Amino acid sequence: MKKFVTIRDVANAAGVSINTVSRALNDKPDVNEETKEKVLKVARELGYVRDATALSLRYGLTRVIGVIFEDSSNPFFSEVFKGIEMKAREHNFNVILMNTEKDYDIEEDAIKTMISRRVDGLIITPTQERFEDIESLANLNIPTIILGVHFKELKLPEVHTDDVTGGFLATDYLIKKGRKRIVLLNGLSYKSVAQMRFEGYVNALRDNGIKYLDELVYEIPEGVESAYNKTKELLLSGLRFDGMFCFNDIFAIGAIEALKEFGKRIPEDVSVVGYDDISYAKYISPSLTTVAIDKILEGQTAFELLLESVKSKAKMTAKEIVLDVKLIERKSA
Amino acid sequence: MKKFVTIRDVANAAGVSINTVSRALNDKPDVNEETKEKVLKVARELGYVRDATALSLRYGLTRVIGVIFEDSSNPFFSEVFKGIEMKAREHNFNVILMNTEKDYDIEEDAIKTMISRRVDGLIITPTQERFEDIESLANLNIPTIILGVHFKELKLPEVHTDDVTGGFLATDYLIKKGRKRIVLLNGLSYKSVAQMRFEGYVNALRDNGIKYLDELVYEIPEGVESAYNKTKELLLSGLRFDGMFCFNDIFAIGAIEALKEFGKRIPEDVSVVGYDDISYAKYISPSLTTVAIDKILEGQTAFELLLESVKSKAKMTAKEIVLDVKLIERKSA
DNA sequence: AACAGTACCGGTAACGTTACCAATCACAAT
DNA sequence: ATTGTGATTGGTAACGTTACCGGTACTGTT
Repeated sequence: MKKFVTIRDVANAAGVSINTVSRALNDKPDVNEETKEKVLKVARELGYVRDATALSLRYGLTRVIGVIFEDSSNPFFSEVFKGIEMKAREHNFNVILMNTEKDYDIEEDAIKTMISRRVDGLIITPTQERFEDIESLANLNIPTIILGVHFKELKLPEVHTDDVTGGFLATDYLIKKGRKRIVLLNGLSYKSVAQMRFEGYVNALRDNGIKYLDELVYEIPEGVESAYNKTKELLLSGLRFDGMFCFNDIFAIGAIEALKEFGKRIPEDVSVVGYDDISYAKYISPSLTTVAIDKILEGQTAFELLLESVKSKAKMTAKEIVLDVKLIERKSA
Repeated sequence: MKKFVTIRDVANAAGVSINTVSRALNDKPDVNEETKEKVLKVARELGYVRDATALSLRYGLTRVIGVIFEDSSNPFFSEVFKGIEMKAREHNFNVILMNTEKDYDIEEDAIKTMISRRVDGLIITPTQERFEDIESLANLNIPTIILGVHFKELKLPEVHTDDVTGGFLATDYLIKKGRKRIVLLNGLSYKSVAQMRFEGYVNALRDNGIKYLDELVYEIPEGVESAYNKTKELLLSGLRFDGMFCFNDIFAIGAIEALKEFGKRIPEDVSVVGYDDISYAKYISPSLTTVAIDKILEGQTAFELLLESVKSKAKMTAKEIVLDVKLIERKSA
């Protein structure tokens, strides 16, 4: 039923061999100008479209890259993806996108699928729980970029943001605004990103001569609810604090929700700084002071680095591209 | 350099023919149990992974579907995509995602690419400017689902939400809250979605005996800024209004921003209702009353309808699946 | 001993494409 | 007339896989 026009159909219709059609179509030499025009005309009339699956088999190259995210509906990832897709299109690549839902087994499966699809390269944000699946990619020498995460254990190219500086900027800013007891609402500590932001937090305290207190640092799982609940718990416990540095804007939104519920004024009673600068950060109330990262750029950079790796015949090596971050001052701190 | 283990490598290593390997791998009969186990063992040791590109060529089926959106970073689309990807994975399909950036030429190009990739099916949200490109899909009889849009001109399966009812619910709610002069901040009218919401708006006014006024209805392009600017313009012009029904939550966010800037209290001075219930709708201030649609479900439904079309050998026919909407009451109205 | 039936295995073609080589032809140079 | 040269064309194999068919060897039945 679904039936496509092949090079053979064109050849028959034009009364030449498939070789001549191929040459005409690919603008190769060794084909008479008249013949060529005739072939192109026939091809157009018949609605011929080159079969990419055949080319993939022929050349062992698919011009497809795989992207594996935790959750592509997360506004952070969806913007990064946009950057990737943009650059990919520019270079005539297509992108297969898969979600892991933060599940290692699904991640492993997704990687197998990508290998089976013979993608020319892969951009992945690993769950960081385990990493044998990613090692298998390295062994097969499938060009791979680790995105948004620093992976000590693997010698692979990485693109991520300067989160130590990000953590520093946020904390330092809060301190400069006179805050002394700053809660860090961090992500789970097995994540390198959480570790880096923590490091920035500690650095800022040290540089400003403020004592680090364990009772102000919390690690919570992803999600608005999670941050909302933890903040509520802290408020109920009677913990004193006048500043909050949140692992991401989603956490900040949850925290602000809870703070408001307890009648805390923001930023007067508690100043809040987020991270990521998701597009809604400026529209929540109060508008969110946050550490901005250029997500589109991060995606574009990842693709370009991947392309480099795809083109080069060399073995992959560790390479770290660290993107700048900057603090966006708004009303919440 | 990038070199995969083929069925032939496995055959050599196991000392059998490629046919036997194929049978063993595919759990086909006519292969001795011992041989089979040996083959499977060798395949495992060698790290054999089936080459999907070869299968695609062999069977003329790729188990890949294409998704073409205006902008996958839009939270509406990114959630719909999640629903699609979820169901696709369940059925061992993969998804290629492309963005058109609302440009007809890019859309046309994306469709060509998808045809060239020999996708088994396509889910698309057309720009609605023109539609010859989509007709070409219909002619090739590539299973296609139109998503989120009603396309009078084409006889293709569609999945969208009940936007006439949505428009009615929003407007009726504002009226019931005592609002008399309700601005409709609509999307551009060539879009079927905008037409439908407009229809709902008009119906609600009529049913409540309120006169329709042209001076309260505006059509603006996408984007927060767009809504922010138009609202500011209306306020500066001195137009009186006590309610706003916004085409989507993004518009509502922009409108609220402008209203606040002019010292309008929400909902006391102006009540605002949005559309889509994007995940941040509840966290902006005041939390947004909006018409909710189940975006994940919309994606899942689209995939399932597509799958039906892929499996059936019949020609595609018009078929409309209309999903329910509901009003979510929060603080902005 | 002869035959049929069955279990197992391998050879080949095909999917659509292009690279490589060989063939043909016209024409010019010897 | 012969040879060489260049322009143009076609034949074939190969990418990895599986369907189809044909073969071999063993079993059991007569």
